[in-house]
Amino acid sequence: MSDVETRTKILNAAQDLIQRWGANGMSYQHISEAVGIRKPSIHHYFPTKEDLIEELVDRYSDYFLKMVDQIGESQDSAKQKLQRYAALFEATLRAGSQDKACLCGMLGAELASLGNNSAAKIRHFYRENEKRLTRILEEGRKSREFRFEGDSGATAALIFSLLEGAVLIARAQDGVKQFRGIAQQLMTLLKA
Amino acid sequence: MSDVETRTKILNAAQDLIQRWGANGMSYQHISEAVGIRKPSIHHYFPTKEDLIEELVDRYSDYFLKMVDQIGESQDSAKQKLQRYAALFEATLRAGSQDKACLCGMLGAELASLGNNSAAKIRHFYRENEKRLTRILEEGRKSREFRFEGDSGATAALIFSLLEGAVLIARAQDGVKQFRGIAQQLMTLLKA
DNA sequence: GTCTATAGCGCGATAGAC
DNA sequence: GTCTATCGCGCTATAGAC
Repeated sequence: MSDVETRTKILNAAQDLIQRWGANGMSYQHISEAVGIRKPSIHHYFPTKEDLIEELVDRYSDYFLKMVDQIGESQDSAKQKLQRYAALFEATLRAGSQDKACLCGMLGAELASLGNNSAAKIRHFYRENEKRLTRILEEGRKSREFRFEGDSGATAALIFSLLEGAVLIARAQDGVKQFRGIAQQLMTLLKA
Repeated sequence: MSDVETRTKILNAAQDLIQRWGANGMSYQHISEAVGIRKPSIHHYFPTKEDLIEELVDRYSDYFLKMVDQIGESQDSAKQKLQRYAALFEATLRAGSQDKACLCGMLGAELASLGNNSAAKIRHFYRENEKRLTRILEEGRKSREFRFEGDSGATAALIFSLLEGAVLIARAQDGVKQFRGIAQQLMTLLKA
């Protein structure tokens, strides 16, 4: 097997484990079992657990923000853009057979036990999401698709916290069904 | 020291640790250092970690829901009630010197690694909060303090996920300041 | 009720053969 | 690049003296 394939398999397994169990609930042993490789071989690719988490956050952040950019640059209406943005979180929730949280939402909860580099990358993810959401909101306000009072930046922060929270809380209750109800109600509150 | 005092000190220390580090980041060793008691003495009060977490969730849930009930039964307007409800989360965030998450929000993220009893108690906490929020929202709608379309239950679920998420996310960014901005924007969206 | 001592395990990480 | 073997630590939990 090529380096790249094994590396990717390790990253995939680690991400899945963190999204379900958290970083402190994920171990090299668990990855080893999921990938079918011995524990020390993982250290060949990722010397320390912190190395692994940093690269995971980078990969996740790049991918997610790229999807958000695709939405932002599309010809969709602002309302459609926001719906597609919420759908990114819904897709995370129901990826695979088990409910998964957003990688950066989960790691945000465990932020205190992470290294400084990972923490900075997670903050970057939050900031960039809020920036892009702000743009969508302002566009929708201008086109009169959204009708809300107050600061669009604060509303973006609200929506981001809402979606991250909804994914975490929905896993304990009715899962995707509950998430959809909340996302729909969000659109209603924005008068979309 | 009386049994009750030591017991309470252990519970307080454990709660503080979980709210900052998560359940998987909290250990009997850490509690031991915070309380000034040896590790095995903690097992005298709480034989297993699962026992400890169960009692913690019970205590937290009882206390928090009692506060919510006080708000619900008060003579305040619905708008004031919702503001006071959000302030409960804000108070959690800035309790002590370090930013703390809601105990049940943090444990919700780690739900997969908890025992069934604890998980059930956490779900109960979520459900009861949403119930009480629904009542406040319906009251405010009737009095025309709130003006929103759609289901009040879905809006309650939205607000609860929002506040839980906001507490978790705010810890990584601007803390209380950010939380306040979001809470204020929520009131605006409800036209309160 | 609190202690010392320790069992037994899983963890992250390293050494070194192949 | 992957393996076996192993180190050293922190964890939950128990035994038993005081």
